[in-house]
Amino acid sequence: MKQPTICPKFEKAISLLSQRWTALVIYQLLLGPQRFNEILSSIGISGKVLSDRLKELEYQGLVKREVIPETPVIIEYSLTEKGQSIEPILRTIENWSQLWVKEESDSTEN
Amino acid sequence: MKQPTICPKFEKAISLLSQRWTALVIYQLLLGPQRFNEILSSIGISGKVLSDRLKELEYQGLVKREVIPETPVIIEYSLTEKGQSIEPILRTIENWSQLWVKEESDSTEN
DNA sequence: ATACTTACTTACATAAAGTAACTTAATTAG
DNA sequence: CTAATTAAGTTACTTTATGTAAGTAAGTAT
Repeated sequence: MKQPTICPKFEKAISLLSQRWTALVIYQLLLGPQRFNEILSSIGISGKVLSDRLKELEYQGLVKREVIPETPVIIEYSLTEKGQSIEPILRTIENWSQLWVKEESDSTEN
Repeated sequence: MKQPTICPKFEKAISLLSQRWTALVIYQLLLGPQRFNEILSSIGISGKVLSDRLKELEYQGLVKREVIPETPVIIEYSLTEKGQSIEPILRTIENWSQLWVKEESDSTEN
């Protein structure tokens, strides 16, 4: 019964990053500020969930939502400093994936 | 319409790691080989999902399930080399969490 | 006036996760 | 010997998360 107990900060980080789509949304925003529909069509997420994720990420301070008063108005999402700070994590995953992930063969062989 | 298209290996890695509990199970196994109930009680996962995750991780080649024929039999889960190779990812997250995650205050203040 | 675009929201359907009880085999307690 | 306990799961059922598709409001284009 002497579990070392997992660090709550680490757990919080994990639960954020292991929500479906969160990492990909951030990854996409690393390419630069983007609008709702751009993110939507760049990854396979649904509008409903993207909307949820962006709100959550904004709430967590990783993403900034900016209303640009051109006509018509443009709504732009971008990473905050905290959001940018996720980059090394994603690069490490990217790296790992190149070394260890086999590409799915989508031929009919089974 | 010229989405650069996300690398399928990276996407596969993300979809593996962003499954709930997967990262924590691996993190726990970094401490050494463990039995089902040890993992179960070290993180807040349910038996059903742990069972699913271990099967998936075994299938993906990250975890090895070993039946040790003592009496009574012991079933031990451990990381393969591929499983171990996830460590840098988790360390990067750990690091990030120390720098950027605020501990939840669980006092009654709101 | 009609149709289209952007940035969403809503209602409903399906999939994933949580809960708790149950199983099987073996072990120990009384 | 019988009852209770442990390990490693599984099963049935509930709740939560995600997906799908249609709808909305404001503005633009034709």
